[in-house]
Formats: sequence, structure tokens, C-alpha cells
Amino acid sequence: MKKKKERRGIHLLAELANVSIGTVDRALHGRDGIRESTRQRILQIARQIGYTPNLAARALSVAKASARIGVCMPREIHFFYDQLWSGVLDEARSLAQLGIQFEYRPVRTLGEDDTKAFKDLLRTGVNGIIVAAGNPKGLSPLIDDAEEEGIRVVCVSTDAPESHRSSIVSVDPWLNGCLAGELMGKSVPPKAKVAVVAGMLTAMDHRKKTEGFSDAFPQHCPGGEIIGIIEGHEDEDESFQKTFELLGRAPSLAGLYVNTVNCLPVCRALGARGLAGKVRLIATDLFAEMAPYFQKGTISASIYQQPYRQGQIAVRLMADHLMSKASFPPTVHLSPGVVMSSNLQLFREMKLAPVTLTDSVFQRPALAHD
Amino acid sequence: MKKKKERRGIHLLAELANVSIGTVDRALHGRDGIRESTRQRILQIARQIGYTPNLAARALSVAKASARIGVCMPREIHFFYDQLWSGVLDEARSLAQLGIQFEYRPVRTLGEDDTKAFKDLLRTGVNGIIVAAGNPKGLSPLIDDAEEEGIRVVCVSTDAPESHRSSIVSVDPWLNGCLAGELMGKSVPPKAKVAVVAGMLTAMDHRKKTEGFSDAFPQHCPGGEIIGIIEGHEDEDESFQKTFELLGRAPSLAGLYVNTVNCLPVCRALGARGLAGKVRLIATDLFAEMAPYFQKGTISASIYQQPYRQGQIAVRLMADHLMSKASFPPTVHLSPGVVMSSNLQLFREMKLAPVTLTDSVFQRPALAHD
DNA sequence: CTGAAAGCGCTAACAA
DNA sequence: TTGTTAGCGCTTTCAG
Repeated sequence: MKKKKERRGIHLLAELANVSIGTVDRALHGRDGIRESTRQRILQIARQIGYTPNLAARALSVAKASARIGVCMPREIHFFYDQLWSGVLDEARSLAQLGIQFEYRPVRTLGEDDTKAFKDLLRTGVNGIIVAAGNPKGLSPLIDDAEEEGIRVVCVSTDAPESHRSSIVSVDPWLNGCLAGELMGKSVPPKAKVAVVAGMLTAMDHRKKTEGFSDAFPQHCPGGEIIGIIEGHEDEDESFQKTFELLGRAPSLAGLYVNTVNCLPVCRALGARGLAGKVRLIATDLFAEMAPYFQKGTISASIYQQPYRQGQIAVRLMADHLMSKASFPPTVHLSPGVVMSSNLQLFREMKLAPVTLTDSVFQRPALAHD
Repeated sequence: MKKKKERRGIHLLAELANVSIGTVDRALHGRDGIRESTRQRILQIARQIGYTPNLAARALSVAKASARIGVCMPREIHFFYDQLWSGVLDEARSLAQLGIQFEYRPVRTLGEDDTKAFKDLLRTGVNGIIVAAGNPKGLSPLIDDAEEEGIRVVCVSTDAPESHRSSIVSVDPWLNGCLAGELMGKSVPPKAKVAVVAGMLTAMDHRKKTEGFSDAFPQHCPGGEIIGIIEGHEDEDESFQKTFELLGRAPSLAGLYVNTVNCLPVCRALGARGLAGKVRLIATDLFAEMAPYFQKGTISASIYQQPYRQGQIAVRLMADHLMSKASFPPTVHLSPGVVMSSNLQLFREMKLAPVTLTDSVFQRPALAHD
């Protein structure tokens, strides 16, 4: 009696359909050079036995000819973007082992030269691009061109809403403002007067956040009023002075919402007026230097945009598509986190850079969370 | 001129060290049957060229003999645990393709028969176990035995702190309570009186949450006072009645913290007293039926324990260890999320179960977030 | 102690 | 239109 070897995967299918694995491959991948009837028969069987491809084998097989993902995001070493990069790089590392390659084109600051970097990526022949679109007008036509040629584009953190990008991973800025507004509305007394410190209202992101705040705050604070909107233009001195001046002018101010990362000057202005802890300050994003202000109670809460996860998810989205033809969700809107002094220490921004000791040449870096 | 083929990985090492790939393998894996000097030489070279193993190839090669992970968690179809299961199952699915197998032993409710299920898993010969330790006293010795034999145990959501489990993935209950306390303290006026609705204080988890709340609340509400702690014993009627009664007794109550998932009866009691929206209600966890109470303002906020991510992370931790000898972080404490009406819709509990259309037999399910 | 070789499931190039 | 075959990088077994 001939001992029949137990076959699996594509071989099993071949055996069941009485064809060769080559034919099975053609059927599964919609390649041509196969009779339609055979293809249907094979697909039918595949469905019946619940066939799923072994991705490890596929990755191994295609090894070099595999997918390449281009990444274009701001470098700006502090604050938000280095976490975004961490998320991307961590995820990239674990995908590298599945044969996916990465091409990085950091730009100095958001929107600076990003069209150039984007074109450059196109030229090097990537299959997908992840981009923080700081400059949507300039980028949109390029994105459309790329998509036209089948190169999928995922925006991360900053959108190019007019373009035909495949997906956007971000915290919706309007909602971000809403959450701040709700939190503020619930933590100041009725009829309270509050103000907003923005970067510059010409930036879509800051405008949307301000709008969200203005929409939500009155709903949660009966009779509440927004008595001022300051533009700090991301300048330390300007932010300080304008805030300082506002605090002088409106001594009854109950709350301040800073919708940019630049909250330190505002904290100092509050301190200088002796109002630290008196005025509810809701900030945006998180970085180590904010910690003391949380502890002193100067900052009441911060709306955290989960940069690490944004990076991680953008990469996974693209990789899942490239590896398994997964379709893109049109948008992935993460919920912003609320940071307060209680949970402050749990955020990765507060951790010392971990000592990564590679105690063995064949160890993968440990899983990171955020 | 003979065209020399470009070698990679283990073959490259072999070539450089002038040995066969078999020897390289022995060196890298600390297997015996190799002279110490050869091993050192090979490791040295590996380090120099920055060798990293191709995990896809490894997975493919070991295919069947690969790792098996056992999972033991409550089934309880509603609320928290089905999200925990989703996280586990989604992550499991993508790992299945890398040759990792899963063995599931759901228990009916937390702590029920979990020692039996755990023993069962040990018997089937898994290499790692993920368990929601509802019954730490019973489980601890079993966990210790398992670890003794090299079977790594990761607790998820509920800890067995006395045991030698390799890691715990959870939201720290004390901190959970703290965050609720801080949020409450900041959203009621000074000298406010608030109360806590717990499940039963004999449960460690509920006690810790209550403690955290009691620690944090007074710090953030000058003169604030906790005037009552109710035990609802997870019983709808009891919770309703006790809350209703409390609200009658203490009409000046400004806030209520419900530290169990069972907040609906409390919402109803508030409604019955005409206090919905007047008393700040901070709940715990999230499920679809809570939505209308958010919209009406009955529930001011909820502390979200990220069950989906807990499951996901526990699985990844174990897989990374089993596949790449990654070491376990002793604890992974996630930050709880704050759910308010603004961001409510972004949580997976609020989404309809998505229609997963498998438009191709070889498609992977799309990435899920939380 | 070390080398050689088979095979994991899949893709791609070539043969028939 | 279909079949055959050579790898992808690694583990494992069997010979030397």
C-alpha cells in the first residue's frame, strides 16, 4: 500500500482539483492563461476547504521582488513627530522580516519640501506612500497622479482631503476640539468665560480644533462664553505676551484651551499672573517638559493625539493592503486620549528612552505600546 | 569567470566563516555538537554583518512543530469580555499564518472553573498561556507550576499578583479609580459631596478602584467628601434601589462614580429622581446601551479599559516571546481612555458589527483598531 | 564535531 | 491552456 503523503495549502487544492499547483496559483491570483471553468472549479474548492494562503511562505518566496513602502513625514525632533516616527519604524521593523522594504524621506518641518520628497519617492518606484500632508494644495495633484498609477497613498496625522488618497489615519481635529470643549464645559462653573490659544487660524488644523471647541463648549457649560481667541504663531514670546496680556484684561477667565503643542509659554504666563491652578488649562499633545505643570496643577488635562499609534496603524494598513490585497478603510479616526495627572506616567512620552539591550543576535526588539 | 551567486542570511554567514549552514545554525542557537571556538567565530561575524534571522523562513520551516498558545478567559458574551476576545482572536488570526497555533478554553464567567480549564491547557501541551485570572488564589499555584516547567503565563485584565506569571497586561484598577476621582474632582464644585457605586468590595478589583477614587478625589476637589459607598453586587434591582434610596437621602449629591460595568440601573435611578444630568455620573467600561445616556447627559464620562487592546497586546507579547525569545515586560499598564459624548462614536463598542465581506478567498481580514 | 540534503508553502520562469 | 521546476532562508535529520 502506497503511503500517501498529507498535502497542504496550494498542493492540497491541486490534488483535489486534479491540476498542478501552477494552475491553482493562476486561479487564485486571477492570472490569465487558464480556462475560466477550471478557475471556478478551483476557487470553489478553495472556498469549501477554507483555504488561506500561508503568508510566511509567500513572503519568503517573493522575498526581493516584494513591496516597497515610502514614508514622508516631518523630522522635527521634538514632541509629536518623533513619536509618529517611532510608531512607523517599530512596525516597519517587524514587517521587514516579511520582506517589505521601506524608503524614508523625512522633511525638516511639516509641509517643507514635501512635494519634492514625494516626487522622489515616486521616482524610486515604491508601491505605496505614507505621507503627513503638511501642504495639501501642492501635494494633492501628486497624490492623484500616484493613485492613478496604482500607487496607494495613505495620509497620516495631516490630511489632504481633496485628493484621492486611499485612506487617512488621524485624530479628527474638529472632534479633538469638541472633546476639549466638553471637558472644559464640564469643569468650569456655568456662565464661565474661557479663551482659546491657537497657533494660527490660517492652518486648517487649528481652525478646525477651534471650531470644535466653540461648538462643544457652550453645550456643556450653560451660559458659557468664549471671550477670546489668541494666535500665538508657534512663537514662544508672542504666545507668552498675548496670554499674559489677556489674563490681565480678563481677570475672571475660568479656562484656557491651547490647541497647539506650544503650551509652555501659556503655563508661564499663568504662573506670572499667579493664576496657575486657578484657570483650567487644557492643552494638546504631550512631551516630557509638560510633566511638572501637570503635577502642579497648572495643566488640568491634555488632549493626546496618539502619534505612535497613528504611525503604527498607517504602516499596517499599507502593509495589509500590499501583502494581502486588504482594502483600505476610507478613514481611520482614532479617539484622542485624555491625559491628566493620574495617568500621565503611563504615556510613552514620559518614559526614559528604554535601554535596548540586544542580548542575542537573533532577538527581535520587544513590543512597544503607547 | 565564474559568476558567484550573492548569498544571504545563514548562507552568507556560512560562506564568510567557511563552514556549512548546519554549523552556523548550531552556533546561533547554542546547540551542542560544535566547538566553542567555531561558535564564537561565527557569532562574531554575525554581529559584524548585523545578521537578523528571517522570521518568515523560520516560520515556514518549523511550520507544524511551532508554538502553541493557550487562552483561558470568560465567555460572558456582553460588554467587556467579548471585546477582549476580539482582540485576542484578531491577533491570533494574523499569527496563525506565521505558524502559531491557539487553543481556546473559554470559561462561563470570571473565575468559574478556571483552574480546570488551566489544567486542561497544560495537559494539551501548550508553550504559553494567556489567562484572565478571576480566581487568583486557586490559579497561583498552577501558574507557578507552569512557569516552573517553562510554560510562560501572561495574565490579562485580571491579575494573579502573588504568582510568578511572566507578565500582566491590564489597566491598573487603582489608577482607574484615580482617574475617575480626578475627573470628578475637577468637574464638581469645591466641597461637593459624591458617592461610589461598587460591585462588591470583597472583589479586589472593585476595592482598588474605590481606593483610587478616594485617594484622588479630595486632592482635586477642595473640601470634597465621599459620603457613601454602595455595593450593588452586580444586581440590577439592588443597584437601582440602593442608588434611588441614596439619592433621596442625600439630595445635595453632586457626583456618582460607578466602578463596575453595571451602570444602567444607576442611570435609571437618577432618571427616576429627576436628577439625570444634574448629578455628574462617571461610569466604567462601555457598551452600546450606554449611548443614549451619554447623549442625554446622564453619563458624564466613562473610564474605558481598552479590552480589545489588552487582548491584542497579551497575544503579541506571548508570540514575540515564543517566536523571537523576546523578554516579557513585567507589567504592561495601559492608560484607561476617557469616553465622553464627543468621542463616544469612535469606540468599537458603538459600531455595528462590520459586514466582513470576503471578496476573495485569499484575503486577510482588515485591520481592526479600538 | 561538521557537512549535506530534504522540505516547509508559495511564486515565477520555462516547458510542453 | 497546463505542468514542471528552481529557489526564498531556515530547521532538522542523517551521514561522515
